[in-house]
Amino acid sequence: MNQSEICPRFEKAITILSQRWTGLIIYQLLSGPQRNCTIKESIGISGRLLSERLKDLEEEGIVKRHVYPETPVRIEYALTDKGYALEPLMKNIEDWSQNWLEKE
Amino acid sequence: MNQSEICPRFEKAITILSQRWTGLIIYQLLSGPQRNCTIKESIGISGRLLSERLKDLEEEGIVKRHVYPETPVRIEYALTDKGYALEPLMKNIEDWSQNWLEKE
DNA sequence: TATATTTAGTTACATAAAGTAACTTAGTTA
DNA sequence: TAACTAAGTTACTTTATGTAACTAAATATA
Repeated sequence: MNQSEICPRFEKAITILSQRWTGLIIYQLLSGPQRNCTIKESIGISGRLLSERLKDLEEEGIVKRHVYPETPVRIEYALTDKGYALEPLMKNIEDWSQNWLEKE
Repeated sequence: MNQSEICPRFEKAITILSQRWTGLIIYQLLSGPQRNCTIKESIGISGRLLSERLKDLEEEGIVKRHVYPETPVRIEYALTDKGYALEPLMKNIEDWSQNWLEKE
């Protein structure tokens, strides 16, 4: 086990991004702040995992949780600057998929 | 379950790329064709999963397996054009990680 | 000839992560 | 009071990953 010459920051980025659902959650939030239930419906993730991922992403500083004490209370998740900085990356994946993946 | 308005090609790309290890394997192969054992040592993946991932990536047309009938036989894995087309994305991840992740 | 080596890959089993569904909490409406 | 909704959590099943031992083929060594 020679163990990677690979840059630890790159490795960490890959670890975050290659966790199931995080990519889709971030992609979804690129279109603006959204509630738990909206994200859930749009990407088809379970409530359990969505809560887990949002908590992780919040800890990484990629997502921010906002509580609006209305009635009923509204909780929204939004990308931070760090999160929005992933937009070009998402655009890249989009482009690659258009160019190299089959229509169906 | 409203189930995604998300483009199926984008979703497929995310599925491929967010599988554990695939990002690191592709990144590693960007520096040129490599043997199974080289990849294994450089990213610290187990033999079982590396074989599985390389087989999947070959099926996706991202990686090509080359057998050189020397003595002993040499087997190398290389990115296809489709695979090399992921280079900008990897560069993007690298940039993001440099800009937004802590040094340690 | 028998033994050990190397590389690629597989098999078998233990552990960790993800999927599913029911439940809790808090506040709202019928 | 009863039913509803949104955000989370808990308990349990299924799938993916990690680990280590094993096979196969060809080579080198004793």
